[in-house]
Amino acid sequence: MDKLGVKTFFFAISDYSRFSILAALMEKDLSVNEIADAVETEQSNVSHHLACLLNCGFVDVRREGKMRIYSLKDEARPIVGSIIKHIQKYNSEIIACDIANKEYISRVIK
Amino acid sequence: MDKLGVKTFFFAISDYSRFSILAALMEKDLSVNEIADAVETEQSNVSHHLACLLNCGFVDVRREGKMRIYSLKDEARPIVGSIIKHIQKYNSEIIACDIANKEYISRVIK
DNA sequence: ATAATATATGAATGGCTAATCATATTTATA
DNA sequence: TATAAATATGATTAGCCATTCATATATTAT
Repeated sequence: MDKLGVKTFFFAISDYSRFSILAALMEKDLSVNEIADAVETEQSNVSHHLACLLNCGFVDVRREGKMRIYSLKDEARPIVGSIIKHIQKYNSEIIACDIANKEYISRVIK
Repeated sequence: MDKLGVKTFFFAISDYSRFSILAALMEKDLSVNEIADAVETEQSNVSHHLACLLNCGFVDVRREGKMRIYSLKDEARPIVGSIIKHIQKYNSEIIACDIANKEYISRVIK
């Protein structure tokens, strides 16, 4: 397994904001501000994330008037789809992980 | 989409060491020290990761003599498998992301 | 050409957490 | 039961990076 590939893949997709952007783009193409609304964060932050997702080959851009419209790449669709499907299916099991939610935190925070 | 579910899922699976552990367990069940060898990190670190993966429902344990043998849960198999498959297939595109590899770093580090 | 809208970029910071070191616990064997 | 082997747990630290604020650039309309 290629370490750089694995790390880069997860770097790009595993941030909640970035994954939410991809999930939002599963539905339809969106402008930056539409994404900011959908994901409930600042425009500036969305732009930073989009630059990453663009570089990582997850999305495409086109211009429409004064807006830049982002779309999910076809190759990214199955990944995002399958992950969403899995999380929906195993949500309760996943949530039951108290390390990610409490233990680790409390171990660190004390 | 459930925010906690998404975050927890990625928290658990997106760390390189933890994902490597899951990948190693795709092949065969392993003891803690065998995992440490396979993943090339310290035993203590592996134990920390295993505690997380166990809590998150990715792996099971059983005792054999003085060793604890970890195995990949059946439900986790398709996820790990599909992600490995994807990374192998799109490795070059993913690696081409210069944000994850250089730009972001240089932006931050200056 | 100027103003307004949309988006991108730069710099700084604080929180999160993987790795490490040290130590405790558990099990097996002599 | 004392020792060794295997694993787990605790505490600390240093680095990564998402977010924020401030500002720059680009496009359209007046």
